[in-house]
Amino acid sequence: MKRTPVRQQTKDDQQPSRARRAGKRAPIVHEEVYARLRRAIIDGQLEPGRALSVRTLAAQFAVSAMPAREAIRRLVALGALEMTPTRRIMIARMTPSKVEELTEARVPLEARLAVRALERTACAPRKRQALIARLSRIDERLDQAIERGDVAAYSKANSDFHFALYAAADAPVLLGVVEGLWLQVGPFMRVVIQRLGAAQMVDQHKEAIDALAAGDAKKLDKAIRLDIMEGMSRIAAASAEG
Amino acid sequence: MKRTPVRQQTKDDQQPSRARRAGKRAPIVHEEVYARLRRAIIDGQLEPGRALSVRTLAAQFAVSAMPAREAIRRLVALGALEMTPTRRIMIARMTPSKVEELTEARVPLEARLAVRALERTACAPRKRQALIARLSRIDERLDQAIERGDVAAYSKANSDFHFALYAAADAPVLLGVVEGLWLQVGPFMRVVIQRLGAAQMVDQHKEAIDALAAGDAKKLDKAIRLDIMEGMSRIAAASAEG
DNA sequence: GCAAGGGGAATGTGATCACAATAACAGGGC
DNA sequence: GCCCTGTTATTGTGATCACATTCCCCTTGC
Repeated sequence: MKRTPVRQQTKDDQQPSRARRAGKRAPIVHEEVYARLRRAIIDGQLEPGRALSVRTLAAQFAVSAMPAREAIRRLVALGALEMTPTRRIMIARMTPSKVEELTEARVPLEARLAVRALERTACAPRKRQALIARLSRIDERLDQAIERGDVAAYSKANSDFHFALYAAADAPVLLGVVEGLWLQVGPFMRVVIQRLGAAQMVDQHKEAIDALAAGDAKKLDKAIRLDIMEGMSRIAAASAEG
Repeated sequence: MKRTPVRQQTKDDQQPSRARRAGKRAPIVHEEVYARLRRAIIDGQLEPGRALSVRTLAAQFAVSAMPAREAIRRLVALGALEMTPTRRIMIARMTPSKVEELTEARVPLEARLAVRALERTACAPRKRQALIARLSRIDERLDQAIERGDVAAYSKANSDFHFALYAAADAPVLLGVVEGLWLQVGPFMRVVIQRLGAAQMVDQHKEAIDALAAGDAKKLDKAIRLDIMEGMSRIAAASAEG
C-alpha cells in the first residue's frame, strides 16, 4: 500500500491544534473516528462479516493508524466488531443464539428505560409533552421513510425513536448498556429490512406514544417489549435462513 | 520519571516470541495486561477514584506503553475505568444513581442467566449435579472467608459463585453484558465489605442452590434477585454516607 | 482440473518519540 | 496561615517504524 505519512502537529503550526478555542475542549481524533464508525455500524451501513483493518480505516478517515486502532479497540470491546482467532477484524456476524440472547437482554432493559422515562416526566407535564412531540415527529419521519422505501432513513429513524425515548429516562448507565446492545444488533437490522423491504416492518411506536400520553406504565412496558420482540424475531428468521 | 526502554523483539531473539509453540496461539501482551487489570478491578483490589496512568500501569506490569494503553482503552469502554474531562484515568467512582441503575440492570439479566442455567441442565442431571457440587464448594469457601474475616477471599468467592452459575447458562453474549456490569460494581463491593465487615454480609446462595436442586425456576429467580438487591442496597447505603 | 507451495502484500501488535495540556509543587507576597 | 504565580513533572494522544504472522494470488506439478 502507498505510504502517505500524516503530518504531525508541530510548534510552527498556526492552528490551535488540540488547544481549546473559545472554551471548547480539544478534539480528540480517535473519539471522532469512534463516533463515526459507531454511527455507521448502528445505522447498519456496514454489512456483517465485512473485513476491516487499522490501516484501511485510517486511510478512509484520513487519519493515522493510532486513532483507528483506538476506535477499533473500543468497538471490539463492546462487541460491535469481531476478532477472528488470527486477530483479523470484521463487522460482527449474527447467529441465531446471539439474536436470542440479545433479545433477552434488550427486552427488560429497554422496557425499564421506557418506564423510567414515563416516571421521570410524571411530575413534569411540559417535559412529557415535549418528549411526545419529539417522538411523534420522529415516527412521522419513519413513516415517510417506509413510504419512500428508504431503508437507511428508516433504520436511522427507528433508532432515533428508541433513543429519544430512552434519553428521557435520565439513566446514563442503563443507556450505555443498551447502546452496547444496539451496537451488536445494528448491522443485522439493516440487512433484514433490506431483505424484507421497509414496508414489511411493523412497530409499536404509536402504542408507545399513546401509553406515554396516558401515563400508562403497563401499556408502555408492553408496547416496548412487543416492539423489540417483533423486530428481533424478524432478524432471527432472516439469520436462520442464512 | 526514569526512562527505561523496553527491549523490542528482534530477529536475533531465540525465544519463539509471538509464534505458536506446540500449537498454542501467540500470547498478546495487551490481552494479558487487560486480563490482570480486569481481575484486580472485579476483585475490588483497586479503590474507587484511584488514579491510573498509561506509564505507571506499564511500569507495574513491566511492559511498554502500548499494551497498557490498549488495556486501559478497553476498560474505559466498558465503564470500569473513568476518564475525567481532562482525560485522566481513574477507577470508576460510585454514585447513588449509578448503584440504582446497575441494580436495575443486574436484577433481570442475572436472574435470567440463572434460570437459563436451570433450563440448560434440565435434561442433563449429571451436569446439574456437577454444577451444584461446584457451587456448594465455592459457597463453603465463602463461608470460611467470612469466618476468617478475609475480605479479599470473600469478594473472590462471591463473584466465583455467581459466574459459575451463569457460565452454565451457555449464553456468552448475556454473560458478557453481565461481566461489564460487575466490572462497574466490583470496586465498591470490596469497599463496602471492608467497611461493614464480611460477617455482616448475607446472601441467598443456599436458597439458590436449593432451588437449582429442586428444579424450581421461580424460587431460583427470586433468590438471585434478592441476593443482588440486598448486596446492592448495602452499596447504596455506603455510597450515600460517603 | 486441482492441490500444493512459494513469494509478496497486508495485518495486528509493540516500541519509541514528540507534543500540547494539565497537574503538582515550590517560593514569594500578604 | 493562605493565596497567587511561575516552573517542572507527568499525562494522554498522535505519528511512525519494526516485526512476526497471516492472507492472497499465482505458478508449478501432477
